[in-house]
Amino acid sequence: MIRRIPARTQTERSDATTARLLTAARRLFGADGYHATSIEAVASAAGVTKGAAYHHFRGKADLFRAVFTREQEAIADTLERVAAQSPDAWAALTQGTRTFLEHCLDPGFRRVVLLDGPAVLGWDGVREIECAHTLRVLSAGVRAAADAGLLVAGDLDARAQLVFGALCEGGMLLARADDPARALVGVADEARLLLGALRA
Amino acid sequence: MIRRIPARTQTERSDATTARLLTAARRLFGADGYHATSIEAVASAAGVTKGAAYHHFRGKADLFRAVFTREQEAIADTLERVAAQSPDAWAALTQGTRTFLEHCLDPGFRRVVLLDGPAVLGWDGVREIECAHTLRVLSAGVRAAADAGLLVAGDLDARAQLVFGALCEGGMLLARADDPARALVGVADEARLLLGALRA
DNA sequence: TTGACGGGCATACCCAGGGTATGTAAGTTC
DNA sequence: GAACTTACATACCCTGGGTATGCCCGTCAA
Repeated sequence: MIRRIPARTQTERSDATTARLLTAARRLFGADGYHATSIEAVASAAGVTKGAAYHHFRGKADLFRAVFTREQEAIADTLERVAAQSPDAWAALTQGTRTFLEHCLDPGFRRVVLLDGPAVLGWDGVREIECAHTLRVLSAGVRAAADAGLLVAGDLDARAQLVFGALCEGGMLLARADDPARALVGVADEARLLLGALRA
Repeated sequence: MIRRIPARTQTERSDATTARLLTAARRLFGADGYHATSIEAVASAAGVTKGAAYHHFRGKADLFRAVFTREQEAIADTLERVAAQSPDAWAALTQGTRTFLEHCLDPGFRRVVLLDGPAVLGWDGVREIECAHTLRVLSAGVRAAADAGLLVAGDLDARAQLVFGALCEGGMLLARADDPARALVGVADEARLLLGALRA
């Protein structure tokens, strides 16, 4: 009834199934939200059964955590590349905020990372993962700017966190707009204004 | 088995039951979160059965919405009082942020409003309610400051929203601290710094 | 006062869905 | 190639959201 995934070695089979589950989960969680997505639906979309899902993940929340982590890895990776291409620490910050806001145009990203993430994983759970990815890049950017003497003194970690909160809210905000692409410019302007507060 | 609520008139009975349900729901949602709280547990804590809960509320999400709205009313009320007592528009903003952060020290408030709210009601649902309460007060404060010529030009609504996002994140942040009362000062300082960005 | 009506609530039930126990085929190791 | 492990499928349990129904008691008209 279920088409078996062809693979010679076991690790190949395992990896392939895990990948398919993650892909399906990201699609369904992103489209319908955590609550409205059942494990069985994910498994079915991945071409396997619940048993397979529970073999690779401890439960629904664990599967979600994996999807969430992947999203974090992706955005952090993008941001790091943007920062590397920026001429200076300040440009890295401003361009990074714009890149993050653009990323928020993806409804799946918003749903998984901004809406369901905190409720499912708890704030500490989300923060732990974010600290290793998005927040790490942002903090590094803030610290680099501070080292360059561009920022006023203060609690840099708290500062990065507050800015991050503002950005997430901005991401949700522009998604609601009739013309998100145009709203992005306005929100990015306001965000840049806020960042300007931190300049020495 | 279930103690009946003594009340002569029907509206009295109805109001009393609704109030008890809301109180119990706020306690349980706040302590255990939306998902881990069952309707039956809420009803039981209120001294009634599921039937009563479903008589007064359309479902679990509707009950949660009522709790969420009450929280919004409470905080907006407090903020409005603080603003009224402030000598000028700028003091109202800075003192308001501090009051909001203090409010975030309540775990139930954080859980209901900041963590579960968006996931259960959706961002639009949350925003709709917030626009009528907390965000209304904040926007009014920002607009008052703008009218007084204290702020640089820009999209004031987007600005208020971004600041709000930063504050919510700050509220979660200081709750994690070993000494929240002391962390509050630091976060409030950073928030004030961000607000400073908006001064003309 | 009384009888019909409706609101307030309890009880009993349905069923979707998260989680578990167990069976089985295929890969792995000695 | 036999013992063992891994990667699943199948069958099942049970919590919990939601609904259908019936009873009790205010309410209101005659």
